[in-house]
Amino acid sequence: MRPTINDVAKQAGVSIATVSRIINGQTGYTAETRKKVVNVIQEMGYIPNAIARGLVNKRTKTIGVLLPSLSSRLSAALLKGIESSAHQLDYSVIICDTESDGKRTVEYLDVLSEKQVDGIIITSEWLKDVYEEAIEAMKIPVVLVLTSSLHLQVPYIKVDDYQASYQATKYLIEKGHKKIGMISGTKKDKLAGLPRIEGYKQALSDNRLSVSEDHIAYGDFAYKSGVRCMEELLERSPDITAVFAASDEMAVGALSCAYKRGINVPADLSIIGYDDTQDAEMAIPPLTTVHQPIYEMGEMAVKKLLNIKESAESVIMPHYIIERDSVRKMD
Amino acid sequence: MRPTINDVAKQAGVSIATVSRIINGQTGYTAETRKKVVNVIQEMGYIPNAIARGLVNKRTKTIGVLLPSLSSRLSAALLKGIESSAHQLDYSVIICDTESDGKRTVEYLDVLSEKQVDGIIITSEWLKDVYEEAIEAMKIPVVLVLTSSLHLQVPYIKVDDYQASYQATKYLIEKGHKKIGMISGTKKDKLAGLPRIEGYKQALSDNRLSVSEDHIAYGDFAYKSGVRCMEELLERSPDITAVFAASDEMAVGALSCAYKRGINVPADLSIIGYDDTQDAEMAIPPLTTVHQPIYEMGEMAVKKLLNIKESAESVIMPHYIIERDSVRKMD
DNA sequence: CTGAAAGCGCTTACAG
DNA sequence: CTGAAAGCGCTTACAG
Repeated sequence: MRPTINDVAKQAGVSIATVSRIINGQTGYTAETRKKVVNVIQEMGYIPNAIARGLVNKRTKTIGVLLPSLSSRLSAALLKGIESSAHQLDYSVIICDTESDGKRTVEYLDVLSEKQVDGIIITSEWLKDVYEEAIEAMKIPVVLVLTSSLHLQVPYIKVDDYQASYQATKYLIEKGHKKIGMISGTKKDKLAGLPRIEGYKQALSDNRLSVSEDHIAYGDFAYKSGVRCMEELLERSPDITAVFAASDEMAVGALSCAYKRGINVPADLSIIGYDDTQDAEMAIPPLTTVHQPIYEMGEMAVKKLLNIKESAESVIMPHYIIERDSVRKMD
Repeated sequence: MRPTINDVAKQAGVSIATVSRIINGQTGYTAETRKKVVNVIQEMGYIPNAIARGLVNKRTKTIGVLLPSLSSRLSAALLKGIESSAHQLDYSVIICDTESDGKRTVEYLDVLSEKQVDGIIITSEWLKDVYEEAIEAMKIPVVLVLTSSLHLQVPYIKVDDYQASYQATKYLIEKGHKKIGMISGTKKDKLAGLPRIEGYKQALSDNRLSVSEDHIAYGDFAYKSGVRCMEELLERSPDITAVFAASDEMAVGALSCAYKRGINVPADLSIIGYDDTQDAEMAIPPLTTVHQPIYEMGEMAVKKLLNIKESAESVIMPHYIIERDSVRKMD
């Protein structure tokens, strides 16, 4: 058995109240008793029980994070920002891989609630009505990252997807491209999906380029859907000279598809991605993409959740295009 | 305030003992009282407090995972396997990004200990003596993944790195390559580093090929070090026709370096990786690599940790070479 | 079948 | 400066 506060109190010949004060750095003891107690703690290898503490303090110093997919680099970068910031503030993080599954999401919300987490970060997931109810019922602070909520009064941290997408498309137009395809996320996703499509379309029509559904293929943000979408696009509209992909992973999928077919990027086809994860840096050729400050958003999410410094208001983070080698200027 | 077991007991007109029995599915109550209590629970939206439970049960239903780097695909895949398996068994997982830093590692070990986790999984990190002491002192079940320990009597789950590396090198030899370079992890890593170098050297000398330190470059398993190492190799030994990289990320780095220099893979240079993460699949060209069953190792780690089914013994997992398009047969 | 009570390991007024 | 005691929200013998 691990020693408890009782054991050290007994051993040191003081009360547990005194031990408690000492380990919590409060006042109310002589240097001498402090020394005595600290020694006993060392000797016995006493470690306070955070569970017991949590019960009385009503704070567990842990937060939960809901992610739609643990394995993407987007999630990983976000998670790294969250974990780093949490650790710095002395919080632990419990991860929940929802796999974009409704049932799992609700299960996790319950578990986190039972485990009395001090807050929950929900990432990149379009919130269904069911979750929204569950979230309201929990009465636990929540912040959203890479997503937002229509009904819920909850702070979110994200980029302006519409604007970012508009600019990515405009970038291609300025490079002289006129037939521009888009590899989109799913239409149903009203947050990461729809606005990016709208931004793309608007940029096109603002520049008097024709908007055609034939130029849009619908994926799910993951690699495989990227290669499939590129194939569809090539089939339906072989005349396109550039493609805007709504995620780096899909952009890399497009790259793979092009490579397989002997299409040279950027000579024959230009591709711009979205996210600026490490996938973009590692791609061949290195991918020009829309940078989202993902790691920073993760950090900010926990600060906001724990009310450190920042206000409880939502924030739109800055984005920008980072130029690498996957887009060519047309002559 | 959230309702407690006291509130529902009062409301239902029974004792908290009865409520406890009912929510824990024990016996000792009539169907009628059960119904009454369940109704009250529904009405009040009562959720049991896992912290209070943990205090009395001495089980928190949560495990901790130490990772050297949250952002690699290797960690992500492992984590996904761990999380999936844990969730299935009704456990939560706390993540700890050690960043390969000793101080952080010790901090995390302390925190996990305080939070009374039921077990700890330590991944891909060469264990220093300090940690080993800390681990022994904790008296919490531990299992190692992708690593092992010289002193500690703790089960581990990994591949035979020496063998795998030997076979990867042999594979290149069988394809007709005679000048084979290696991009290694750090020499200091006695587990993921050294054995892979040894396997490579042994395969070479078993096939009467010369072993030269000039043919080895030392990275740190990450992408950037892969490109740097490839550059070094090209400089030192421009005559090599094939490279074995000790991680997929470094292999992709090598690919990038080759691309930048106009060296065609596999026509001019063959590359084989290690891990078989999604990086290998997404690479251009798709990367031939040594497959480690990473996700499965994650799953197995939690089962072993929680003593479900498997024994407490270490296990060497099978590996194999998965052929894609980055290695050419020499004529 | 059911409840009173002790106890899990802490923190925190309160009293001295 | 220090300690006895209550209480956090549960579970679990024990008694009836």
